[in-house]
Amino acid sequence: MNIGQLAKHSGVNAKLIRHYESIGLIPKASRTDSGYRSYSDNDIHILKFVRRARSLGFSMKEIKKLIGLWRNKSRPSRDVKMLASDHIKQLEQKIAELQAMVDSLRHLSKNCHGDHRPDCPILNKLESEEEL
Amino acid sequence: MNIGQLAKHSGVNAKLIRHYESIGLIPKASRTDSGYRSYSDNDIHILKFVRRARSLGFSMKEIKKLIGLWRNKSRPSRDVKMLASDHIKQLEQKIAELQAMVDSLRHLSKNCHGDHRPDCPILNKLESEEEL
DNA sequence: ATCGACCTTCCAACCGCTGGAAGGTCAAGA
DNA sequence: TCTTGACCTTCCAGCGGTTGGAAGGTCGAT
Repeated sequence: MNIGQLAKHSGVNAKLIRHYESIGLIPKASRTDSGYRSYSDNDIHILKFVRRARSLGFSMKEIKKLIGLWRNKSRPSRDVKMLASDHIKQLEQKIAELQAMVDSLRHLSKNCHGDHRPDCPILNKLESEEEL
Repeated sequence: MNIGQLAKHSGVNAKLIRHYESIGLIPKASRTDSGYRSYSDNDIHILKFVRRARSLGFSMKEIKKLIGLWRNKSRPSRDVKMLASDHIKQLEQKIAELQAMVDSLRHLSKNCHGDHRPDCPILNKLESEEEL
């Protein structure tokens, strides 16, 4: 299977597959005589795994670890669970930061008339000496 | 005032101030005979504005617009409010994405024993043919 | 004169892609 | 057989928003 076929079947862009190979996320593909990358059905499996892990927000570094755990059939499930719960913490941290921004902005926005008049508490606050 | 002083007073790194200048976010500083950048108190004001806007998650592009609105004393507050509410929408969109990841992961994690045994629903799910 | 703290520019890396350019390969149709 | 067009290859650059370092100039105090 060529890289285009793999892309279709895995749902991962051909360009991205090459990129994943270049950063060592997936093993180097074997080549045909003319230099084309050659893949098997198992590679579809691996790329789908990567795609799902990405869609859960795991970083490349974390996915490398996940693939390692996946390949090691005798890993303790504890290792996977800890990786996952670390990741959940990171996500929740990020959510909290974004939520704080939303809350501040909503507060500022609420008091802004939003009409033709120039007075605007949002800019006033950004301009003020107080911290947010 | 040199760039280091400005950095101290504004809370924005000297390196970052140069960067902001290079991308046109802030105006080019005047120079001393020896080529050092020279600033006034007003520049502290501008950089604090930028810092506060960044802390609310506005992008560089949005901040450029905000500075434009800020400088134009007769802008309608509507323009500012719309920029802010667009931004709030983007933030909430992002929060929803992250929250969906957390929810999925919590669900998977809940069923994972997290002990010495290798069986792990998290990896099973990433490996499976179903979508998340 | 020398030292250290400042300043300058330029170049590179982080992350996770995405795009383009320039060129080689392959299979199908005229 | 020749040409077309769809594929493949590598390399290089850019997005956003910093951060770091190297190599060199300048300033003020000792």
